[in-house]
Amino acid sequence: MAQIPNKSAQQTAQYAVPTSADVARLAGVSRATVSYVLNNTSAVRISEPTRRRVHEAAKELGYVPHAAARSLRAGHTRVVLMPTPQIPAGPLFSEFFNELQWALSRFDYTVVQYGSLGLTGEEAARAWAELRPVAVLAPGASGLGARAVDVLKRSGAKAVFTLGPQRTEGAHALLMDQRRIGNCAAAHLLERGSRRIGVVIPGEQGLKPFARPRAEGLRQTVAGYGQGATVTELPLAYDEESAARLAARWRTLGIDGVFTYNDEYAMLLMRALQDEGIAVPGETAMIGADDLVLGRLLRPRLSTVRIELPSGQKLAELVDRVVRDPGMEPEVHDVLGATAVHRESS
Amino acid sequence: MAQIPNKSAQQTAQYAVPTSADVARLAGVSRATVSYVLNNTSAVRISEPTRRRVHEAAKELGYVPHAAARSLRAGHTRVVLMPTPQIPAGPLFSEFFNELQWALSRFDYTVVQYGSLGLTGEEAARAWAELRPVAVLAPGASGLGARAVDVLKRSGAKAVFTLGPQRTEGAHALLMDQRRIGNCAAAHLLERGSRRIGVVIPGEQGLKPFARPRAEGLRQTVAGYGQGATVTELPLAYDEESAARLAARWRTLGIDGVFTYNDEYAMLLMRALQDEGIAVPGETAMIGADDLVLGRLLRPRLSTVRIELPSGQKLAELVDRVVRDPGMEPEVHDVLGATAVHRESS
DNA sequence: ACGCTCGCCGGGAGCGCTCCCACGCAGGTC
DNA sequence: GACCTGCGTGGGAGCGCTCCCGGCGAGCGT
Repeated sequence: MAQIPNKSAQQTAQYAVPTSADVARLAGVSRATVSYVLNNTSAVRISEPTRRRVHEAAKELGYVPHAAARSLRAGHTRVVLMPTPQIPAGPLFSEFFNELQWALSRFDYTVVQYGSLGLTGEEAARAWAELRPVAVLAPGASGLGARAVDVLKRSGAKAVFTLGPQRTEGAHALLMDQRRIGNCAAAHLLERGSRRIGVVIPGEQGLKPFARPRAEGLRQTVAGYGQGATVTELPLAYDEESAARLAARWRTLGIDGVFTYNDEYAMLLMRALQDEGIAVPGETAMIGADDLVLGRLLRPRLSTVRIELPSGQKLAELVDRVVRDPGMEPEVHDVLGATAVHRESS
Repeated sequence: MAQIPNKSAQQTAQYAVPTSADVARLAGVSRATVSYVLNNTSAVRISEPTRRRVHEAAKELGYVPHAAARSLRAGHTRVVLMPTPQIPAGPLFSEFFNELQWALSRFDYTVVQYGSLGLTGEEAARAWAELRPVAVLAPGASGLGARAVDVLKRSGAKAVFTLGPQRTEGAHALLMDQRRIGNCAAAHLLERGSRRIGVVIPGEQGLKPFARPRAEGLRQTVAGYGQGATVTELPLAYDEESAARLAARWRTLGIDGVFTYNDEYAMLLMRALQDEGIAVPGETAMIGADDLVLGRLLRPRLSTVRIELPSGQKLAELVDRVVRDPGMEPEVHDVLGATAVHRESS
């Protein structure tokens, strides 16, 4: 009697991953029938007993379809690729991202995050393209270039989006115009009487793509105001020593209002100023951004710019629309809302 | 003359993704040769002129290999799958994760993050298994069960790791025993004279898998100490009202030392206590965890438990070893280090 | 000069899956 | 009884890739 090796042998099952052919054999039907049953193909009607046999066989073998084979055959995938941003995401972006992921999964997309690991734009794009994603949502700070977009499109990506401070040619943009935040902070400070306005520029290199436009927006608004209002840039690393050094020369700067990039830098600077005996908001008004809980715990309570990101649902719909109609001209959607929240520090 | 449609037509290239056969045609060689050249196959020697022609053809067409086809043929992938934890990761974990990702990529693995989106353990595992990952690193809070591990192994995963507070049968564990943190905090508070010790239990449901063992560890150490030391659990939501309510009844609790789960909750509670006029550390000593920058900005400066995660390099080596030798008995590695950092709040 | 070796390249099969098409067998009509 | 309709099922091809194997031409020893 011929030896039939390692089929349905529980112990060695890990070495023989079951395929649809195995399921078919066990159920006594053809591979085609297995496919019809497991995919609930409506065009082909399969009798109820057969369905049950197939399902039971699949369960017994622990059959899981092979995504690669399926998408190879189909000629396309339902993968939406999101390169992981290299800056650790704050709670705001995390929540936005989770919502988006959930919404996309409602449209039957599979969201996959994938690190770029310091590759340059085009190399990273090539690595991403190997997965043949149907859509790519690239956080904009990753500096996706027009060439990279082209690589992705030629690999079959139907929709390429950037989400971040700047747009890229050929790609749709969910523009998060960080200048808005600077505008908003400046307007708030000016309105409350500041004229010599400081703006913190974080030392962390990864924050530059956000920090620069926030500062630029602040400049715009201050320049538009006229009446001798000025802007001073204040480089500041995220540590106590750097903050102490800045605070020590604070009075020489003559700054009466400061926008601190975000709430965390605000906390850092506020502590340093207070340690130096500088009154907030008495001598210097202060406003942060992101509306973190910690801002409300400071004394004085921190004024902040609240940032509103769009709903994941709306974005998922947009992505789906572009995937269905890839010929669309790239659109720019301005999705970042900013409102000043006045508390006590300004 | 026969019409040759859309080959090398730049405008329509997005509708005809180039394959290795296209490259071969353009370079005037066979598909096999293209494969040898692009993969630098050492067994087969290809002449330099041929190599150049192939590379040029690939570049001109914008050829990117099809990962699915490749892994289908190979029978395995180099994908390491990491389900995304549902709790937003702090800077500590973010950095650890980036390091791990980088280290794995040095071993030629591709790290992919993939959301489970609220599927139960076994359903999620089935979804993950479709990708045929060679290894899975599951953050432990996701409650991966033994069944789920089995599904993954039967789909060909050579290595399944949990990383988190508890282990799972059949899977290797990078045990991050959160009780250590509680042990450490308790020892610190006891040593500095606290006897009636409070432990904050965060209200956020997602934090439970971390909060419970931290509290339990604290209990252990306090119980071991004897001499009438007691533990009181203090439920606290991450908002000001909740903290104010707790602070209002603080003196009735008679607590002289508190472990706040982490630095953020510490900041929340410290503010509420100070607003209530309760002296820290005079009436109540306080210690947080995670050693965030913000702790150093509080007054008094916050004592904290510094958490040390293992180096990504070591873990990548471990993962690689298990992949190479899948027959290994599941190992449990205790990878979480905790040391108390004394500042001013205790 | 003949045969043998060796370097370089092409043919072809098959990974797991889906879907077009063909086939067989009921039950009904002429 | 021959034919048709239609439902349920199986055969088979091919998605893009890699790698075994076989072939061909050039160089060299005898």
